[in-house]
Amino acid sequence: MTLNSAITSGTRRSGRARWADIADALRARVVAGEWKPGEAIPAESALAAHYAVALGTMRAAIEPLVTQGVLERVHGRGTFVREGLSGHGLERFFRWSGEPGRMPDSRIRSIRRVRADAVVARALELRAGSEVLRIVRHRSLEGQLILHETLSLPLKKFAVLEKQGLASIGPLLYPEYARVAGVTVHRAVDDLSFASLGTRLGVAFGLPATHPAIRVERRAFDLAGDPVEHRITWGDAHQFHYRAEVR
Amino acid sequence: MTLNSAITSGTRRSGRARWADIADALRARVVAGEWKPGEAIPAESALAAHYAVALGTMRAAIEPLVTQGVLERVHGRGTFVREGLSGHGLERFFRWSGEPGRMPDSRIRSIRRVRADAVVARALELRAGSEVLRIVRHRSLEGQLILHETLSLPLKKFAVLEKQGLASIGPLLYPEYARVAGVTVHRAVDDLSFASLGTRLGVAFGLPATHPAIRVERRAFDLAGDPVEHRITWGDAHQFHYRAEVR
DNA sequence: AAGTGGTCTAGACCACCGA
DNA sequence: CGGTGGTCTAGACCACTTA
Repeated sequence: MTLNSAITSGTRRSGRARWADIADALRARVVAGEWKPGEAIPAESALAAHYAVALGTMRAAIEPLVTQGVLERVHGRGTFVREGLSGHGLERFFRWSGEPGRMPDSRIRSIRRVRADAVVARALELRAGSEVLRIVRHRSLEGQLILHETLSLPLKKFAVLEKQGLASIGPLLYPEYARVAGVTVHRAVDDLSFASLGTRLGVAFGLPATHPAIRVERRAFDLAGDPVEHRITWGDAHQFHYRAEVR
Repeated sequence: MTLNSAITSGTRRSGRARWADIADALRARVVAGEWKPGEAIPAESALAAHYAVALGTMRAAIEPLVTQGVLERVHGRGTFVREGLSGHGLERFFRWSGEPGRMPDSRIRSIRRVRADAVVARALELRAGSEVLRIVRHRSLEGQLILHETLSLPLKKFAVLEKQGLASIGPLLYPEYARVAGVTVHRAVDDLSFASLGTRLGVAFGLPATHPAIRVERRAFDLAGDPVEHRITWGDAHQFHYRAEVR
């Protein structure tokens, strides 16, 4: 071994890069709640000293977490734990006749406790028959139903929501999850498909049962990667629009 | 100014970071065709010497081009200009009854020269009435039409394709563009919406004119950012499926 | 063995923010 | 002003690929 190798240069014990190990450690600390969403983590220099690495290595460790949306750098202020999903509501799959900026209003139709069917149990990683909180929600524009949503939430994390009055729940659900239940939604997967509304939903929309519809099935996850929401959203297929960019 | 400042440390004349300027310069050289797709660019050390910066700075300049998909790093071999779009065909929006791995076969129905309508002219940034190459293509599985495609290509870049026989065009178009016309597709934007097939397409699919369909309108761009293809693809809505991930 | 990209260091200065 | 992230340097060693 050369004279300087252990002093000046990186010496990797394992096959893993040091920055990758530190990135994992940081992620774990965020997941463990050591720093809450919205809070700043220690300065890069402090972290570098703590992990006994150079600044550049520390920055390399932070970078993937920024890319993954866990952390957010703000020049001159600090590095912060992100608050959660932003601006990716299911409205983005649909366009309304009016101005694109208009957001539909939200009305909770019911909140009740039900036993999860096989699909929901699988999505939420629960045993079939476990109890979940079932929320039905209508989103409308000028009195016309636009989106029909059926949500299932694991009772374990959302028990407090059941006791909460319906009126006190705001139009944006995820901030509400954070405020009331302390759950941060960090990632979601949407599966889109096509079907007819069917009789039940047809009545709700005031459209024929044969009317074409787009169905969006969403699974949402928290920072730890645990599923925290299953949601099925229906909307008029004629108002469907989505832009996908590929590279 | 401190003694060492101009020697050891970065001195930025403009407000722009040096790595950003070099990134732009590299991109321009790729676009200009100095290194062709599939070829390697000079080694990081050589480029660093050429631009008179440290290795770290040179790597920082290369990074965004890798992220944008212009370049591709291969450890131990070099840094290469990417060949183009890979594995993002429009089939990804649909699922067939059989195994998911099955690719539909491709048949060119017609290639002819037409005048661009307003939509196509706008998409390809041509004057309305300019001539384009119009290709109609069927993609089928077991004799059943699955996707109906109407492509419009700017004649200026694709004139050679017109003289080419229909039989010699392979199932994957983009490699064919590169081989025959020297056009590399680097980025594409897909706009999805819903509509009925209509009489003309209904006949092609062997379905009623009222049958629900998903319509995908694609604009494809080359490395320089110029539009090189406009494509409208139709498929059975019942076979539509798409997964979108949000973070 | 030679050449390439990947990791890491120690230290300097720059740009931005808030008290 | 002091603290934060952002840029940059010069140089060493590590890991992978090819010949």
